[in-house]
Amino acid sequence: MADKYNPREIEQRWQEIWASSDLYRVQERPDQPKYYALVMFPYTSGDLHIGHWYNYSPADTHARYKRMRGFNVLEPIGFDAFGLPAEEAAINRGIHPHTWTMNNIQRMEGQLRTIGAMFDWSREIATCLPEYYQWNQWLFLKLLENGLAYRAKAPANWCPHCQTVLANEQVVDGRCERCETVVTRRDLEQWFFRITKYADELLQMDEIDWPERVKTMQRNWIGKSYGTEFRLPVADREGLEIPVFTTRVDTVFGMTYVVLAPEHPLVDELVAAEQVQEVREYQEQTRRASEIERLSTEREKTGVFLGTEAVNPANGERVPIWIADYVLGSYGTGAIMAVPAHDERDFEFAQKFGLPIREVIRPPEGREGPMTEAYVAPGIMVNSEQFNGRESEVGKELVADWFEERGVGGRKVNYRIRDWLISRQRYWGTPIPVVYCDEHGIVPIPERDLPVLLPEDAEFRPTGQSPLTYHEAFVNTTCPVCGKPAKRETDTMDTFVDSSWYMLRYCNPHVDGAPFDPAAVEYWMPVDQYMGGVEHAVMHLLYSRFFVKALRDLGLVQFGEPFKRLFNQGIILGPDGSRMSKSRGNVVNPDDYVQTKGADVVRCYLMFIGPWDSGGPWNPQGISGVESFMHRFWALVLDGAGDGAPARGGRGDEPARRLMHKTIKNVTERIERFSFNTMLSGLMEATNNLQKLRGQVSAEAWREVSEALVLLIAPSAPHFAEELWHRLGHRDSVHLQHWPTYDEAMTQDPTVMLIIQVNSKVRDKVEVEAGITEAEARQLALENPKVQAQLNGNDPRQVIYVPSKLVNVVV
RNA sequence: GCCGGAGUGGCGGAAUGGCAGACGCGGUGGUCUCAAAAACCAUUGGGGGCGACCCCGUGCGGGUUCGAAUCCCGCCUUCGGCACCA
Repeated sequence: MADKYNPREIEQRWQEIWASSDLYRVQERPDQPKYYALVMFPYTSGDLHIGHWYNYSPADTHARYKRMRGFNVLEPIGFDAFGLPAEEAAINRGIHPHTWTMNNIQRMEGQLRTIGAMFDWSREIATCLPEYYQWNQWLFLKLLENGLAYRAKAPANWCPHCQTVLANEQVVDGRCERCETVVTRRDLEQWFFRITKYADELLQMDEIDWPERVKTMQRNWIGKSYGTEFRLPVADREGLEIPVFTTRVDTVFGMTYVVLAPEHPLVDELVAAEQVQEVREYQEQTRRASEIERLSTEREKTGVFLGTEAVNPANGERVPIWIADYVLGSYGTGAIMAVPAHDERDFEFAQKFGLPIREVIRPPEGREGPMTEAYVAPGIMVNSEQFNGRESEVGKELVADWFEERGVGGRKVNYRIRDWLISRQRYWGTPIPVVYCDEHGIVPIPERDLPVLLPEDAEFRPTGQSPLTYHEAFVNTTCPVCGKPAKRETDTMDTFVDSSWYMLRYCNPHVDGAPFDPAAVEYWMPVDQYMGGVEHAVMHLLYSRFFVKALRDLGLVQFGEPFKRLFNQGIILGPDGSRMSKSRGNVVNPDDYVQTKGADVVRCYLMFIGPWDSGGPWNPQGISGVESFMHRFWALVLDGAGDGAPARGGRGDEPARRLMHKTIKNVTERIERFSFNTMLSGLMEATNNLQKLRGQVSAEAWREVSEALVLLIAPSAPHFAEELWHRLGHRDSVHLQHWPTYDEAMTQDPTVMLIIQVNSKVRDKVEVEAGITEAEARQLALENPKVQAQLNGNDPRQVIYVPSKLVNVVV
C-alpha cells in the first residue's frame, strides 16, 4: 500500500523543485509554435481572493494543456500597481502608497505561487516602478508627437470623493466606477488620447474571437450613427447659422422648434435681451445638476425659450429657438432640429411647453385622430411638399441629396465615443512628462531626460489639486527649450494607460532603452488567449485595442489587435449565493482551503463548479467530492493493479484500454472548448469505471491506463500529477510530457445498446454488435416481444432507424 | 423602453433533434466501529402497482417532427448591457 495523498507536503516540495529547475522559464523558440496565454494582471489590493483563483486556475490548466500539445507557451504574471485604490488604502492606514503597494506585491507573490501555475516569474512586472512607468511617459511623448495626445479645456467628469477627473468609460450610470459617488462636471484643462480617431477601426471586430457580449458593449460605446448635418440660418441675423445633426432628415418638414444645449457657445449671441435673465438662471441650474439627474429619463423635460427664431431651410418657416438640457453639448453639434411628431423626447417637450406638433410621416396602415405619442417608425411622407408620398427611408436620401445640392448641409457620421481623458489629479500614478514654459508653452520632456520620477516625499493627500502641485522641487524646473524657469505638469496618468500595453512588455520585461523588445513582440504577439472578467469591456479592453492600433500606425508593432481570443470567466459567489463582501460575512478565503485541502483540490473544485463563464456559489461541502475523487485517483493509480492482478492479457485489458481512449478523447475535446467542469466529470467517470475493472487487468495494461490518466489530469492538478508521475518511476517532469493521443476506433465499444421505441416511447433496450446493419436492427425490433405486444398483430405504419442508436416503430 | 443570455431533481450542473437528469453535493439504508468520523457498498425526479410494469415530468401556452430540454411563434420570470446620443 502506498501512503495517502498528502497535498501540503507534495505541493510545497514540487513548487520548490519547479522553481529551482526553471521548469516554467520560457524563451522565444522560432522552431516551435508559440502560444501566448494571458490572464488579466491582478491589482495590488492586498490579498489574493477566490476570484483570482477562479481566473487563474482554469487559465493555467488551459495553458498547461497547450504546452503538452507542443506549444511554446508564455504565461506571464505581474501587478497593476498604480492608481486610486492603493492610494486610498494607504491614506487610510497612514502609510505611503509605495510601501503599501510593495508590501502587497510581496504578499500576493507568495499567494500566487501557491496556485502552482506555470507563471514565468522571471518576467514579472510592476507598473509602479520607474523601469515600467518611464515607458508610459515615452509612449505618451510618441502619441503627443503624432497628434494622438493633446491638451484641451473640456467639461470633465469630476468625482468629489476621489477628488479627480475620470474618463467617460469610468463613469457608470452617472457615478464613479470605483466609489459610486455621483459625478459632477468641471471645465478643466486636461490631457486626452485621441481614441476617436480609431472609432471606425475599433468597430471592426470580425477578426477577433471575443464573446459577442463584449463586442456589443464596445459597439454601443462607440455608437456610430449615420445622419445629416445642416445649417439653420438665424432669422433676421445675416450670416449667423446653427449647425444641427439629425438621423431623420426625412422629418425635416415637421420641425417646429430648435434646441441648443444650455452650454452651447452660440447661446450668448442668440439670446434676446428680455430672455437673458431666465436663460442665465437655467444655464446655472444645469451646470449644478449632477450628471445622474440630467440623464434621468424619468425626469420631466425642462428648457427656456431664447427669444429668437431660426429658419427651416426646407420650407423657409420660422421656428423658435430654445435651450434645454435634454440636448447634450458633447454630441453632434450640440443642437438639434426638434420634430415632436416623430421623436419621443421632442414630443414630450412640445407637449409640456405647448409647441406645435406637425405630422410628416404617416404609418403605412394610416392614422386617425390627434397624435397621442410620437410615431418613430418609417412610413409615408406627408406635409413635405415635393416629397409627399415618398417612403421615409427613401426620402431620407432624397432630402440629403437636396440639401447637398443646395449647399445647406450634407451626410455626416457621428460617434458617441469621446477622446480618452487621461489626466488624474492624484499622486499615485505616472507623472505626465511635459513642462509649461511662459515662452514656449507646452514643452515635452526630451526622451533622454526620462523618467520623470514620481517624488516619494510628496504630500499625497487629495485636495482637488494634484498633490504634486505642492511639491516645489518637483514643480519648479527649467524649460528644455530655453532653459528658463518652467513648471512641470502635476497631474498623473490614468492607470489604464499602464494596462494598455503591459502585454507587450511581458514579451521581454527587462529590455533596456525601449518599452518593449520588437523581436520578442514579433514572436509572441498577439495574445492567443486572454482570460479575465467582463468588467473591463469598455475600459481596458477598448484602450488596449486603441493603443495597439496607434502603435501600429507609429510603426512600432506589426499588428492591429492585441488579443485574438478572449474568454470572460464568471464570478464566484459566496456560499449564500450572493456576491462576496466583508459586510455580508460570506467571503471565502482561498488560503484556508489551500492549507487544509491543497491547491490542486481548490483548482479542480473551482473548475468543477460549473461552466467557467457562469461562475456560481462556492459550496463548502461540494469541495469534498473533488477531494475524495483525488484520493481515489491516487489510490487507483498506485495500488490499483493490486497484488494478485492477473498476468498479461487479463480479461479486463481490452475494456480498460477502450476506457482510456474514450477518456483521452473526451478530456481533449472538453479542455479545448473550455468546458473544465465536464472535463473533470469525464475523469471522474473514468476512475469510477476503472475501479470496476480492478483485479481483471494485467499490470501492464493497468500501468498504461493509469499513466494516461495522470497525463490527462496534469494540467488541472499539476503537483498531484507530478508526484504520481514520479511514483510511477519517471525521472522527468510530467509537465514536459506529450499530451496522450487516442485511436478513434478504440473509443467505440464493440457493442451498443440499441433503443427500441414504439411511437417514440422506449419499450426495450437490446445489446447489439456496434456494426449492426439496418435490416438486422429493424428485424430485431419488429421481433421484439414488447413491440409485438404493442403492434397487436398490425403492421407498423413506419419504422425509423438511427444507426447503432435506436429503432422507432410507429404504429 | 430597446438589445442579448438564461430558466432542467432538494442543490451545483450534464445532454444542442434520438434512453432527460452524466458527474458531484445533499438525503436514505447498509458494511466497518464500543461509538463517532472517514472510507466503502446500495439507493435516491414525482406518482401508481404485491409484481412484471404503467403514467407524469426540462418556466407557461401553442406549433413543427416518427421523435423536442434542444427548432419555430406568443407569454412569464430572471440576469447582464444600453438608455434624452437627436
